[in-house]
Amino acid sequence: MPELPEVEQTRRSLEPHLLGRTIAAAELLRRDMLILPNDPAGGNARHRRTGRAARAAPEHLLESATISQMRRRGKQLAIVAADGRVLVVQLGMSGQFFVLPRGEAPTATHIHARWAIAGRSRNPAPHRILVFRDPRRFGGLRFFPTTAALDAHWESLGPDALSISASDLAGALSRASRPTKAALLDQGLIAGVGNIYADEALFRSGIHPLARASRLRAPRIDALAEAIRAVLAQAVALGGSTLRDYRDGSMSPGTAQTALEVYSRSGQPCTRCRRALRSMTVAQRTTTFCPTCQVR
DNA sequence: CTGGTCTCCTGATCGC
DNA sequence: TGCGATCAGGAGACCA
Repeated sequence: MPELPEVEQTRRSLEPHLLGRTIAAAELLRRDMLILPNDPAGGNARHRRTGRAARAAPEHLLESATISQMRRRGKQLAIVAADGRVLVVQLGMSGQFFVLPRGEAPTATHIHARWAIAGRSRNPAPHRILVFRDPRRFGGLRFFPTTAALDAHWESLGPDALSISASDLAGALSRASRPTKAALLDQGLIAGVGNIYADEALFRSGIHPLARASRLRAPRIDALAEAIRAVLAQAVALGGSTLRDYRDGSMSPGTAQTALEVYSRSGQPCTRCRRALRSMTVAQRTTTFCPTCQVR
C-alpha cells in the first residue's frame, strides 16, 4: 500500500529513534519474511513457503549493529549499519514499520520481526521496540552484507521518482510501448510510483492512462515529470496518504489523501471540468481518470 | 527483451 | 447476524 511518500515519511519519522543507536537484540518471528543473498527462494513467496529459505541468524537482522543511515530508493527502505551490513524493508501492500511508545510491548497481530533498540551509551537499557508487521505478507526483509551489495541490488531500480528529471523520464518511457500508466508502475523504469500517485500524476499532466509511453512527445514528458515530482513532494509534505492502514514510524497517520484529485473518486466530478471521472483496469490495477481532461 | 496474466495473503465492506 | 463475493496502496513468476 505504501508508495514513495509513505516510505519516505516512515524513513524520516524513524530516523530520530534509530540513528546512532545500537540494536541490542533482534528476533525473526516468521522465517520466510527474510531473504538472504543467494537464497534459492529468490524472493518468490511460493518458494519461500516451501521452507527452503536459507537459515536466518540474528546477525542478518543487524543484531549488535549501530545504525548509521536510513536510506530510501523508490519504495524500498534500507537500514545501513556502521559495519556495512544492510537490511532492506519492503512494505508491500499492508506493511508497517514503526517504534512502539516508550515502555510498551508489541501487541498487534502479524508481527514478523522485532528489534530491541538500545538507549544512548550513558543509559544503554533498552530504549524502544522496533516492529515490522505485514498482515498480507506481500512485503518482506532482505539482508545484504555490504553497502556495495545494496547498491548492486538497487541498480535494478529506475531513478527515484521524487527527483526524476524530464530527460531521465524520457529515457525510461522510450523503452516502453505499454500504456503510460503501466510504465509508471514498473519499478525498473521509475522507482516509487504506485497506483495512487500514478493516477494523480497522469491527471495533473493531462495524459490519458492508455497513451503509449514511447509515443509521448517531449513537452508532455516534461509535464509528466513535473507532475510526478509535485504530486510526490506534496504527499511527502502531508505525511503520506492514510487510506486505511498506513501509519508512519511513530504510528501517526498522514493527511495526503485529502489532496487526491482522482484516486478512488470514480463517478465524482473532475476538479477541473466537473464532468464525471471514470475508471477502468490498466495493468491489473483500478485506474481513475478524466476522459475530458486527459488525452491520448 | 517485452508485455500480459496469474498468484501470493488477510481483512474490510457490501449485497443478500 | 451471517455469509459469500469483491476489492485493496505491490511485485515476482511464468508464458507467449
